[in-house]
This record gives sequence, C-alpha cells and structure tokens, in this order.
Amino acid sequence: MSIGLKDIAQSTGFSVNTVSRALRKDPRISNSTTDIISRTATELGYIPNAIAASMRSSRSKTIGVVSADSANPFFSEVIRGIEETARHFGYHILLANTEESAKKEAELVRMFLCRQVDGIIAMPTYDKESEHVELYRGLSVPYVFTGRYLDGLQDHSVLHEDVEGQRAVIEYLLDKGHRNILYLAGPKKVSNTHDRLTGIHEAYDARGLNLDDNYIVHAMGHIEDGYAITNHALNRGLEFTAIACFNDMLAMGVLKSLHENNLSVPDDVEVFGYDNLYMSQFMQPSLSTVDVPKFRLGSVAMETLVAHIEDGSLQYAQKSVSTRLIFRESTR
Amino acid sequence: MSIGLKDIAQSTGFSVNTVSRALRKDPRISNSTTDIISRTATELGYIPNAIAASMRSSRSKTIGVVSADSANPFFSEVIRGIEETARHFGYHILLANTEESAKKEAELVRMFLCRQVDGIIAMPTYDKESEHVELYRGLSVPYVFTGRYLDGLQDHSVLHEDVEGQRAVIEYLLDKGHRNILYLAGPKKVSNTHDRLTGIHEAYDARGLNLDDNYIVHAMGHIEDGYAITNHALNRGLEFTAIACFNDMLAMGVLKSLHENNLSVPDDVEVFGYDNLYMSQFMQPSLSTVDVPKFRLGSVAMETLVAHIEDGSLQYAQKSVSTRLIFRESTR
DNA sequence: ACCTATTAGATTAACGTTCATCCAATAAAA
DNA sequence: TTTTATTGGATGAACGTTAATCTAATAGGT
Repeated sequence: MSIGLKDIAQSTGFSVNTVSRALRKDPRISNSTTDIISRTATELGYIPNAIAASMRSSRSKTIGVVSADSANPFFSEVIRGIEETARHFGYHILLANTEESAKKEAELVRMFLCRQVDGIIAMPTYDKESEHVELYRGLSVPYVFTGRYLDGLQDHSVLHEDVEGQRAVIEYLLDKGHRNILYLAGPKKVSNTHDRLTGIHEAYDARGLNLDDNYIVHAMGHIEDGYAITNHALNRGLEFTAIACFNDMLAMGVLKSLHENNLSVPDDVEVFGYDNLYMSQFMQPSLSTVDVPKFRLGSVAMETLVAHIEDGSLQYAQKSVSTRLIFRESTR
Repeated sequence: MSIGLKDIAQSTGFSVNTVSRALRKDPRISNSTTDIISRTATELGYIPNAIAASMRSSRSKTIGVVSADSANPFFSEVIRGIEETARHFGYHILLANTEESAKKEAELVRMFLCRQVDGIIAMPTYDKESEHVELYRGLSVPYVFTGRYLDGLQDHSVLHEDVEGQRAVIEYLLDKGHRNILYLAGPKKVSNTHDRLTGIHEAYDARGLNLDDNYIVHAMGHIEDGYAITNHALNRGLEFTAIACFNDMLAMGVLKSLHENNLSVPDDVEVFGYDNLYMSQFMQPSLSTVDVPKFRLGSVAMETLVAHIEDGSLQYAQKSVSTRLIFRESTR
C-alpha cells in the first residue's frame, strides 16, 4: 500500500532506524546520508505517519481546544491566536465547542484524553453538579484556561482584567451623572459574569451609591438576548439613561431595540459593550466598548501550555492581559 | 503508568483480545462477560487509547476540515454543521484555517494526510500556480468541498445555487428600475465570486442591458473592504442607486460608509448582502440578503463524506442546497 | 603503540491496540 | 449416534514508528 520508512530503507540500503533519524534531522546521521534519504523519501512520495509516531513516542503534538460559543466571533479570534501559536511550536489543534454546556465540556475533555492530546486549552463553564473542577484537577496532561477561570484553579488561567474593565465602564457612566444604568449581565456559569458584576459593585460602592437589582438582568450573551431584554425593559417602563453590556453581541441587540423604540443613541441612552469585536466599530452607531486582546489571549495560553508540556515541574501561575476602554459613537 | 487492556485482562482473567472485543460491544462476547469487563474497566479508570486503535485499525475516526476565513461567521456556522454531524457519526474534526491562502491550504491538506484523517472537507481556494487540483485528485482519502468548488472537481462539491441567487438579487433591483448598481464582488480565487458574477451577467443579458465594468469591484470580503470601496466610489463620483454585495460582511461596511456620507438606506441607496448571517437582521438598517443554509452546507458535506468513507466505490455527485431572497429594511 | 572519544550506523524491542485464525464446548440437525 | 453449526473465547502477529542499546571504524591524545 503506502510508503513507509521500511521502503525507504530498502531503497537506500540504510536501516529503518537510520531513515527515521535522518528524516528527523538527528545529528548522529551524517549530512550526506541525510541528503540521500530525504531525497529518496520525496521521490517515493513518502507521507510520514504521525499516528504511528505518536504511539511510539507518546507525544501526539496535538492539543485539545474546548471553546465555548461558536456563534461569538470573540472565540474565533482567541482560537486564531491559539492556532497560529500552536503551528509555530509544531502543534496542531483538535477543536470542539461546548455551546456553554458543562456536560458537553466534560465529554470533550474525556474525548481529548482518549485522543492522547499533549495538553488542553479550555474556556470553561462552571458546574456545581458534575465534579467539573475534579475532572480538570485529575488530568494527567497540562491544561490552561483562557479568558475564564474555574474556582480553585485560578492558577491555570490566562485572564483579562474583568473587574477593572467593567468597573471603569460604570465609573465613567456614573461620573457623567447617569443614575439609572441598565446592566445586561452574562450567563451565570462563566467567571467573567461574576467578575464584571464585582467591578460594577465596586464602582457603586466607591461612590456610596446604591445598586438596584432591577437594573441587573442576566442573559446568555447572544444578540437576540440584548434585543429582547431591552424591549422588555422598555415595556415594563423601566427608566434608564445608559446600558452597559456583558459583551458586544448583547450591545448589538440593544442598539437595534433602542432604534426601533425611537430612542437615540447616545443622546437618549448611552451604550457600552465589552470585548471590542472587530465588527463593533462598524455598528450603527459604532460601539463604545472595552478592548480585550483576544488573539493574545489565545497565543499566551498556547505559549503557557507548551511551557508546561515541555517542563512538567513548572508551577502554574495566573497570567493576565490588560484591557482598555474604547470610546466611539454610542457614548458621548 | 496508565491502564491498558492488558491490566483489565489481568484483573478479570480474560484475554486482552476478549477485553478489547467486549469494550467494543462485539456480539461474539457474551453479555455477562461484557458486563464484568466494562465494569472493571470503569473501576480501573481505563481510558481507551484512540491513537493505538487508529494505528491498528487504520481508521482514525478523524476528519480534516480546511476552512477559509476565520473572521467570517459564515464559516463558523458551516463548521458547526460539520461538527455536530461528525459527532453523530462518531467522528471528530481536526480544524484549520487557510485565511484564503492556497499555499496554506496545500500545507494543511498534507498535514491532515500525515495525521491519517479518514477524509477531508474543504472550502477551497483556486490556485493556478501550485497544482492544487492535482493535489486533491491524488488524494487517497475521500474529500468533499462545501460551499465552493474547484474546476474539474465539481462532483466533490456541496453547493448552494450561486448563479440563481445572485441573479435573483440583480433582477429584483433592475426590475425596480435601478440602472446604476454597484457590485462588490468577492475574491477572484473562490468559485462563488465567479458564479455570482455569472448570475449578474445573466440578469443584465436577459433584459438586454449593458453591464458597465466600472460598477464591478473586487474585494477580499471583509467589512473594511465594503467600507473602503464605498467611500472610494463616492469620492470618485461614481453614481449609483443600489449596491449588491458578495457577502453580508461587505454589506455591513457599505452601510457604515453610506451613513457617514449622509446617504439614506434604502431611500437613496438600496443595499443587498449575501449569506444571511445571523447578525444581519440586527444591522441598522437590517440587511436584505440571500439566505444560504450554512449549517446544512456543513452537515450535508459531512454526511456525504461519511458515505464515501464507508463505501469507497461510491460515485461522487454534486449536491446542492437552495437559497432564497430575504427582504429587510435595506431595500424598499 | 595503547587507550579513549567520537562518529555513523545497525539491531532489537517496544508502544496499545485490533485482526486473522484457531480451538473447545455446546446445541441443533441428520 | 454422528455431523454440522454456533457460541465464547484464546493465541499470536501486525500496524509504522521511535527508543534503548550495541558495534565498528576512525580520530585524537599521550
């Protein structure tokens, strides 16, 4: 059937092992024979069998990536960061989405283990029922979380400064005199939701202001949530002069609803997103938001993972990338 | 180190082979022993080694997916279709993006071959230089293209009706009296660009109208292209009353530019996108477009691929999913 | 001339499965 | 009873690589 090291060995007269080493550029093989071997390899149309190599070396050069929500371009960017960095280190990625389901997440991790991945990068979901944290803690391969964390495993995370970022948004709005700020929070199962709420409370507390729970609404973080929640808030007569969102997708839905209800942005209502998706600058009006270095979130996670793969004794330590406010047309 | 079939065999007293068969639910093993074996397997915390299984069975249960542009949610949807269908058939996907680079595409395909994928799904790019078509034609594993085709390999494609879809858009605009329609075409390296241009010509020809080349502008298909091209067209004083775009991303950029130039959509200019991205209905104004069943494009491709993996003698035949026009606020 | 390193390559045994084949015992058919 | 299936399982090899160990030959130092 297909060409193997054996065939190259036969063709060149060297042993299989020498061929293997030559193709891997082992310095113990002389340049001249390496040349001969690699030339005949291409001549014969040799295709290395990575599976067999993985099996023997027990290193698959593959890492498993557990992404959260395929509908959000945020994750596409993070994954691009992971992928490009992985390629740079000679790794490939096995990718799957949980769509924010903790159950699916556990299944995926187990599947990755069967596939003998060398490490895992995840954007995890909280889960009180199934022992999620235990699953990770018991892992025999290195793992890194990116953009999110899991309680008790913070050391494994590459984060962005959620508390500070969201606090800055609310401080900005409060300082401009807004007293009725509607906040569209994220799903309760992800760490960012929690941290950003903390940031909000800090902002209110620092100013001695009271935060009315009616102004906090949880959502899954999709466009239609932002749209529906804003409509609903207007229908029940909630008064607000600003809306801050857990992410840009929600904010896009918000903009749509406000427009349909003849409210002007930013004149009647100021709107803030979070994430700074590429497309947010093209919204109508363009969206003020918090920039999160998505690509970098992915590449740092991958770099960290590789470091842990190569040195099993390396201590895990939380890393952080910084955020910054971006002011566009949706705020004054 | 880790638990293998051997350990389960020792623990239960059965042979390694029997254990292997039992765990694969081979009917030749009685229910009682299957029970015993699978119970002790979980007790021992057995994790199957998919790599070793792949090696021996020469079936990796993995398919390689070559996606085109990670920045376009269109592909995310297609991939979701692939992924869910793959899972249903017991396959997993190895994913990578070409970002429309033919060179990268060839590298990826070769990498997938090394990884012993059972098949490949690609969204391919044309390439006259490197022998792209030859690469695919010489493949030893089944391959299916989705959403696009390659000249000479049309049989391997799952397509949507590009010619008809784009023609319908232009016919609609022409029939409403528009005579200066700006068309933002896609990158020349993808088949859809070609087909949609064909559709446009058909529309003009059928009405005996002449198509001015100045009204056709090629772009890569990103938001900023739509924005920049529209700005440029306005700056050079090109007159138009409608803009049709190769995709919704371009149209989003177009809307932004028109708004900034104080042109009203749809009163001054009607705008049509293509793809019907989920977010397009939330644009301001919401975007008229051509619906393409993205998820289905992925799932049909995967189903087709599995059929070819399971039956190597199966003839390839082009498949097609249908499109339809969606009218929203960006047209009257 | 003797010992020690160094270089270039060969030999053999794994890695953890699955496949092809074979065997024994029991049940069904003649 | 004898033959023929059928059931339930065991045995040994193989998949294509890499790792560990070993050998022979040359070079360098004293």
